Amino acid sequence: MLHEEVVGRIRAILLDGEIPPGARIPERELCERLQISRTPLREALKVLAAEGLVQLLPHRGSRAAKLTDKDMRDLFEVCQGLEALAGELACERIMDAEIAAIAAAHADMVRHYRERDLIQYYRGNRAIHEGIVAAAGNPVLAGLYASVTARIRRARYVTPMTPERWAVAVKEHDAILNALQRRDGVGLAHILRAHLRHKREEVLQAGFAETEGSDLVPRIA
Amino acid sequence: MLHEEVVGRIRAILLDGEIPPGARIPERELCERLQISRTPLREALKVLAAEGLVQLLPHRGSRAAKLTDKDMRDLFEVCQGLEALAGELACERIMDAEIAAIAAAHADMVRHYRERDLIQYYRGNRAIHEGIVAAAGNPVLAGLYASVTARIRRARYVTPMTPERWAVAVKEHDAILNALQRRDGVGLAHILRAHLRHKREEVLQAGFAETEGSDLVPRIA
DNA sequence: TTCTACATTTTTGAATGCAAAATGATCGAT
DNA sequence: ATCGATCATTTTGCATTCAAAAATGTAGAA
Repeated sequence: MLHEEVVGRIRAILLDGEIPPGARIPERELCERLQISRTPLREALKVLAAEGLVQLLPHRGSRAAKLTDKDMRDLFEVCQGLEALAGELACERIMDAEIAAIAAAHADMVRHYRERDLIQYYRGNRAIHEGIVAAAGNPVLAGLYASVTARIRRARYVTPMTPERWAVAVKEHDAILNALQRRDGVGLAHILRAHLRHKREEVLQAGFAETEGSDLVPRIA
Repeated sequence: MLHEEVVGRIRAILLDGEIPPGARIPERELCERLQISRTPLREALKVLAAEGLVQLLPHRGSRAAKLTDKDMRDLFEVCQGLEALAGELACERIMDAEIAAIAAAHADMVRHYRERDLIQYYRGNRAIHEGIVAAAGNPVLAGLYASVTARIRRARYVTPMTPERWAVAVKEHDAILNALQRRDGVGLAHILRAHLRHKREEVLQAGFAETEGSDLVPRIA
């Protein structure tokens, strides 16, 4: 198994929440599961630590990173900036075919919204945002975006939505597609920022905070 | 020696250009120099590869990353976005003391400009930009900024400047400080973007391209 | 009983050793 | 002489091993 594959598989395990935030990462177990020895596993963990998905404690092993409210706010803030930038660049560079693809994803997403299928809705949602980033034609940007969204993914695509909020989100997406089709970079950037700001409020209000200190504050009987 | 220290030292070696872009990274030599074995060295190289400073070729070792013109353009583009975001956030959050510190760095920089001391000028320049990013109060943003600037640092702080261009840059910095003092986030974002756009043109025009293919295209006698 | 000091076990972090792959060197053929 | 093939050497990637640090468990004293 190639190095990048090891990193990818552990990343998937973390993103799936199979190892919950704050939990110790069982080296031995992962070694058996991936059929590799500790050396390549530890290399992967160091890389994931650099990405912010894993927290290394010297002589105390590694844990799945736990995000505080502040972390989440910071990540959303940066994500807003990156998406806004991507939107502006995409409007300058996007090809008609790419717009068509995003429009298709949008239609899909709206259909899933009508069917109230949250999982599929989120899938389409993600395809749109990633499509815009891809259309920006900037691999560096795409890389940072991937790294930031990976860290907030659980929050972003797991938070439940009120019917009102969901309707607003769909409306915002209409505006996003519209701005993209008009290649209105500045407008798109603004809409994306607002869209993510709303999402952030939602997530934080839902009290996603992974810092319940459950293993720090002893439970009182 | 701690893991992070190893990463830091190798990063420094790369940023200093001691191992030039495209050159093979001599594992054995670095091991002796840092007095460590291959295991921690290789862990560090994988981390630096994730950061984009090192290029790993499976079964062919690692090389110091070589930036194409496109890479450089992409990096500057993202850097613009990050600094603009930092500027906006900084204007919302910066404390008077921080503004004072940046104003001091600005004064320093202007003095070095008058003395035509490019090295010291760049140092002050960097302090200002980093000060703004720090004032944004977003560690995630600061981290990405550090990673992106590390990759373009050699270009950014090595390119020679024409007297005209230098004067313009200083003027732009006056505007930057002014916007910051007025806490004009939108204005600051615009100035920073323009400032970096100019810098990028400069760097690219200087033909910084690290892709001269000097080891690919044989020299014809 | 509870707290502390000590011994044991486990786990971490790093060095070494080994197999596979790539590089290059030598030799033969054209 | 040049090109290609085969073999030796080097280098890479990983498994294993070893030492040190931390966690755990136990026994003894207050």
